[in-house]
Amino acid sequence: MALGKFNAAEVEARIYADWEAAGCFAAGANARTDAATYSVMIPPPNVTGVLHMGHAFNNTLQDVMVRWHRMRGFDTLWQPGTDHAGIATQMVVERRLAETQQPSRTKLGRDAFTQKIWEWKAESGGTIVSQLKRLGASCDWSREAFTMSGAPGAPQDVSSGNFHDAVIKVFVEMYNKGLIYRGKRLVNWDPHFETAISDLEVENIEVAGHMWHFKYPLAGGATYEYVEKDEDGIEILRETRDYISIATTRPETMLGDGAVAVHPSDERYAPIVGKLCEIPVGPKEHRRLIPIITDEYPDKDFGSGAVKITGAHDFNDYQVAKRGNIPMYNLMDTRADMRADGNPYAVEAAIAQKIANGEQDFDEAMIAAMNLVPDEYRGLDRFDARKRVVADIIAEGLAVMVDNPDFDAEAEADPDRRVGNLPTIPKVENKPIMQPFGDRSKVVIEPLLTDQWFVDTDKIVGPALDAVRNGDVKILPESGQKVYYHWLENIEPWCISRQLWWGHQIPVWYGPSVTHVTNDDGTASDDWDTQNPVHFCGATMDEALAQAVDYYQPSGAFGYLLPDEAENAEASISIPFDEHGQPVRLWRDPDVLDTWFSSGLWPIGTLGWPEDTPELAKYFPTSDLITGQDILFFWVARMMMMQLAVVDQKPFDTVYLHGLVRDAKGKKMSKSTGNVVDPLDLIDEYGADALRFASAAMASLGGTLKLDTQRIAGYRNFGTKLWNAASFGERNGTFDVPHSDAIPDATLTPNRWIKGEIARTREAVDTALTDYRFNDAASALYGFVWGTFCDWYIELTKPIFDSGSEAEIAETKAVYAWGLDQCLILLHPIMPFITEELWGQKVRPKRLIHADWPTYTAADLAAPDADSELGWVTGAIDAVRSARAQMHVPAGTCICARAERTASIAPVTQPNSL
RNA sequence: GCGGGAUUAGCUCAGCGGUAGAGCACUUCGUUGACAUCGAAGGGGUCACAAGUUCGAUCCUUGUAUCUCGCACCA
Repeated sequence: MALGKFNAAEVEARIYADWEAAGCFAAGANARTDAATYSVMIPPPNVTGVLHMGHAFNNTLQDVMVRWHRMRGFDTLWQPGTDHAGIATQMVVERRLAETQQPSRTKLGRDAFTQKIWEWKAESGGTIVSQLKRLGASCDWSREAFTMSGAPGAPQDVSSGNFHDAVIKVFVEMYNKGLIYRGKRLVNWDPHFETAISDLEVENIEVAGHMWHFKYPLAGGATYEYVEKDEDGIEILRETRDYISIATTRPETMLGDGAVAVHPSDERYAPIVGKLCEIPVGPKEHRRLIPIITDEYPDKDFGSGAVKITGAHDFNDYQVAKRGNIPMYNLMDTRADMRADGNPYAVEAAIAQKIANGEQDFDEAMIAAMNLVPDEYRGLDRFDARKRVVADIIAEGLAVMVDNPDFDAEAEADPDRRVGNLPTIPKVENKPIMQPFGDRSKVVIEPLLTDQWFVDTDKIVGPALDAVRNGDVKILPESGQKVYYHWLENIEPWCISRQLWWGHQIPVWYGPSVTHVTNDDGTASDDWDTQNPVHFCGATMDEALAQAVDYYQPSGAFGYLLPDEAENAEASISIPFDEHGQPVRLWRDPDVLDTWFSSGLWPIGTLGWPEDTPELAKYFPTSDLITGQDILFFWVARMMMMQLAVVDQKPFDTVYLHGLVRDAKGKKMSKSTGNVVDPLDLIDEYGADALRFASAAMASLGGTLKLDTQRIAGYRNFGTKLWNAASFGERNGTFDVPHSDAIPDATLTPNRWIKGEIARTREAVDTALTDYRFNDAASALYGFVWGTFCDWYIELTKPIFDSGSEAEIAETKAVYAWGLDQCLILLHPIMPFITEELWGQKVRPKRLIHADWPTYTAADLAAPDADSELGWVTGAIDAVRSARAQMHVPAGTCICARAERTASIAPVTQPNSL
């Protein structure tokens, strides 16, 4: 059968199915005996995901490396799988419930909702996997993993493995080692998803904002001399004030102020430090007085130099408040609306005032329960509350006033021109401010004081830094190392608890704490406290129960356990009796773990840890990690920390980081800009090989990735060129002889020359891929196949096929067939489909995966009498000339114009004629 | 503010201590012989700027400018 046109769509589907059916991608396929191992972990795409250009690029690079190693006989594993992606997936499924008029998440309840997610996953969770297959990804799909496999409620057949147990085991181990703790901290709170998120999930974006200047009146109408001096110490302003001026961008948080802070060296406010001032919001009769304190934090030169301290709603203030033991009043609920719970404002304010006066002790729990939002603001959206507060303060005349630049006294005096301007207006500065947004929800993040679980990153960061510093783990390009160091050296505790339902539920059960107290009369009793519960952390309910028994037994006459008759028997335990003679009830932490906590265990988790599996022994630590630099902190650094903390081994040898794929002009692809390129469209139009070749060609170390479809079209053409080269060979009968792996002998100069060129190309490709220089490999191949093999060698063989001797033709056929075969082998990692197709159609009767990567060198193949490329080229031209002589072609005619020009033999008089 | 990166042909980008490279675009010519998704020929660059190191700098050093990306951030 003659070669027809190359139909990418048809070929790709057929060949991929053949590969899978033949088990070409299974771990260890094509491995030599005693082969070294090569393993790669796919960066698990979100199970909700669809393939975008970043995936296409990233997975192409992985596939190139994996195929290259597999062909070289390595025992190769490319481990695929998907990530459960807590927030993203919960968001998608919630949206879908709404679209299909199904009950909402909250109506369904936790169990039913997670069941919906499992159903959704079974239905459409495989989308991205099938898309990766279209790209040609040679993952071992039989090992496909999922970061929620094995979780309660998971269908048995969903995915192989039990990732859940691994995640839970790690949590328990880290908890037991003191690497994980729970605490009340100010965290980034996403009011849309109503969950805490980590620092990394917050995007700070500059938006237009305002800074309002308000007066906090001094208590009891006290006054002081306010003196402003310039740089030279010369007095520029002196006035008697009965207030302190405060600037804020967030007036709604004034309600939770605990103090006003000034810098200790700020002379302007020295007279009033230690005095009280009044928060100018809320009902007059219950306005709170707060102290004026000193702290290093305020900047004398910014604003008025005085800062209101709202510990529960600002990260800087939080630190000040902790230093100064200032109470932190939480003003908002989980949706960032002004709180509507608790006692009426009058009651709460009175208590707060006692605290401010030092007349009442306070603790965190008590403060957290207090609601200091005035009644009329309760339940308001935070931004509505801001408007109300501002309006109320201004109406009361407690805003700082400044000259109105628009005020025109004459005009105001003239009844016809009067516009009602006032000579002074409230001081409001328009000012760009950095505002935190949730990376998924896109709503403004609120610092919120809540109880959360944290990884004590300080304790596990050391080995992760050392491994890179001492070269155990290499990060490419090198600039990635510096970024890695910079982040890890300044690492903050990692908040890992999420108030979501889709995820690994934290394996901690709480129970009331019990303390023995000796009463005044000498009797002993137990003090039960559910506000400050004890933790029982265990991989299973039974483990937690055992701990609970140990804890509670010594504290009383608790001899045995009783099964709880409550509905939720799983999460409760009965121990007779507490102080009221009631069973002791445990309750499980409802929160789940940050998705990145589980994906941080991807390397060991997918290989079967904590079981001591053969795969773990063989493929871990993995070889290369190829991923986007945007998840260096999210994922790479955390894998480093966690693998080292859990199994005391590095997760991989080398990290290859690449940038974001941008459009042809270098702009970020985004839906709103409308410049998103769908890789599947590109595959449809140009074929997967063209997209892959373009990806490889773009992938210079540290280079920018601008995707130009013109370029992809060019590589599609390259495929056509290759196809036509095969077609030329076919027409000349080069594939008539059964395929042989043996390197054919050559006596004719062009044949001897091309063998050397092929060997040089093989060396170039190997060198390039060894150094992760995909673009070098691509350009070496492009240049060789098009510029050398097609432009020169084919031209050189024409006269031989036309008029050479039988022996010459036979030799040339053999060399040509072998040469094309070598082209296909070298191209295969980048262009697997077209090479495989040519292989199956004509060149060699086996799956290419069984074609071993060549190891010859130029020295092996180049003839001993020609040690330089120029020598070979010159010889080749001689061959052309002698062939021409045999054909009696008139002098001056050119068969290979370029060859003649290079050797400066003769001017081209009739280009391309024969 | 801290930290990366960039600046080379019209465009997009490689590269390198010793004659400046590719693709695309452009110009001219060429289609019955693998290929028009093609072939042949060709034009086009003070390698951002300045100083330094060197026999020699686009490359190394320092500085400047412009651009860009992370991280943080002043109420």
